[in-house]
Amino acid sequence: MSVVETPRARYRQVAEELRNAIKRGEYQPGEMLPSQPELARKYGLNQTSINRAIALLRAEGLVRVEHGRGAFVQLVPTVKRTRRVPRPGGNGSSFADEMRKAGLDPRTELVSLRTDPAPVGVAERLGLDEGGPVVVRERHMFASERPVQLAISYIPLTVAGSEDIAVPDVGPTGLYKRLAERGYVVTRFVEEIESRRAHPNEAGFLGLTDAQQVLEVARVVFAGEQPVETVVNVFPAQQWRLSYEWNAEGAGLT
Amino acid sequence: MSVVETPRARYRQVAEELRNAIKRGEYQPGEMLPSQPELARKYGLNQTSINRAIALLRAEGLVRVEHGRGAFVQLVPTVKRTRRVPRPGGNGSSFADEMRKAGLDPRTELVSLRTDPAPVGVAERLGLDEGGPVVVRERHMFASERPVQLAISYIPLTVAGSEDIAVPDVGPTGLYKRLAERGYVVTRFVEEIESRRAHPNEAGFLGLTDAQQVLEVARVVFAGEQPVETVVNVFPAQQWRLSYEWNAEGAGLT
DNA sequence: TAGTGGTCTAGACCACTGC
DNA sequence: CAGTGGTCTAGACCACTAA
Repeated sequence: MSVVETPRARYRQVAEELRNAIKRGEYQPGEMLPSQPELARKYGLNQTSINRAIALLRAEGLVRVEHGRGAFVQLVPTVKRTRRVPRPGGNGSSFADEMRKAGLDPRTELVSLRTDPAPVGVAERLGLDEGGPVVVRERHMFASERPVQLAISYIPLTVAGSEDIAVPDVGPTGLYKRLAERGYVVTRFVEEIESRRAHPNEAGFLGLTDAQQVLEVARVVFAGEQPVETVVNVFPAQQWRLSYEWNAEGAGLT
Repeated sequence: MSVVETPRARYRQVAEELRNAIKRGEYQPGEMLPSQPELARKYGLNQTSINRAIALLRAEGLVRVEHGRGAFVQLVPTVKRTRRVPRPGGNGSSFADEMRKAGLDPRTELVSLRTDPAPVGVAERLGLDEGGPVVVRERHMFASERPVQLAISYIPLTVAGSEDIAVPDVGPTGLYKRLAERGYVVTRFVEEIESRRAHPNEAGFLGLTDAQQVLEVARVVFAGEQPVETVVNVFPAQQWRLSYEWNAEGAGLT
């Protein structure tokens, strides 16, 4: 009934040793691990077993493998994302601000801006009929030129008026100001966090194996009872820490 | 440079087919998959390859393998955990309440109540010197007798006075009331969410492979500037959705 | 005991990279 | 081209479960 893996398996031991060597700094970030045949010789194992060991490290995000080149120690800068309620001073928590605070150089790339029929989940969150028109804004985010985040925003066309609501590219504050001008004053946020495997296209952009996990944060923005926007953010799970802060008001928690 | 796995590998295809069969309900939750030799025959593959395919499904949490018995389709009831700010009415979001709302039968088991020196991370969050005495309360949570969550609470002994602060076993509301009686009125919460591999002991209790991910939610509870409690919650990542809600106050987000 | 899953080998072949 | 990683086989042996 015990589901815990006995760590006696040789390939697990190898993974363990490599893991420790990396943590001790014997292999530096960016550096290449010894090749699989070489490790096989060193540990007296078959290449197949070595391959298995390295698969573990890949799934953990500790190592990044480039086919035909080698296995490289992954630099894993943990990034933090904070939501404060109420906000201490104005719009303190945009992506760009947080990256700069962490000493990283932020860049956002607008991948696509279009009007599309709403996919199922989105329609549901926005209270639309499936296929109802939504303005879709898709962005890729980089920190010091490393891809770190992916965001897709959906706004019902009836709320947005037109795609121009997001042109020229605006930060969220700008967007919500424009929504307010159209009579939709933002009053409430809901964020749902989910952990799942990366989709192939996400894995491609974020440089992950499809065995790796991402955090999906789906936010719905309300103006009164009316959902006016939903944003799906996708983060490599190993590289982020999400943080929420709020004040007590007769609180009780578990 | 493409890091996306080509899905041509036979073992990936097998995993894909089994995944679909499970989603179509061809294999029901709790049911056993065909044995590995049998699948090997069916797909014209070696058992080794089948084993690899099933390893993928394990890591996804879709299948639970019991050594010597077989591979069983895992029931994955997604559970939701919500934090509302401000709370709509009193203490609406305890573990027990949320489980009942989801139609599940909650049970909490007090595993251990003791006074210990504070571990590094805990001391840091509580603003203590490492090793400073803390009251440790460790709980296991079940939903309809399935282990679903794990919680360890740490309170500085100077704040708690004694272990009795948590005896008889109290819900959080009760705990915070007792803290208030001791002059610590809770005013602020911070929660940090992190995704990581399960530790062996966690994997044991939660019934996971150590390849599977958990969500760790570390909460710090403040009375003014004084941290009075920190709680570490651990959830099987695949089985939970975390949710946060708050009101806008001149908001701006990314 | 027979049936289940987990590991390992020795060797093969393929795919990709970079010279 | 040589060197890298990825997949697959045929067969072996081990560990665990249930009868």
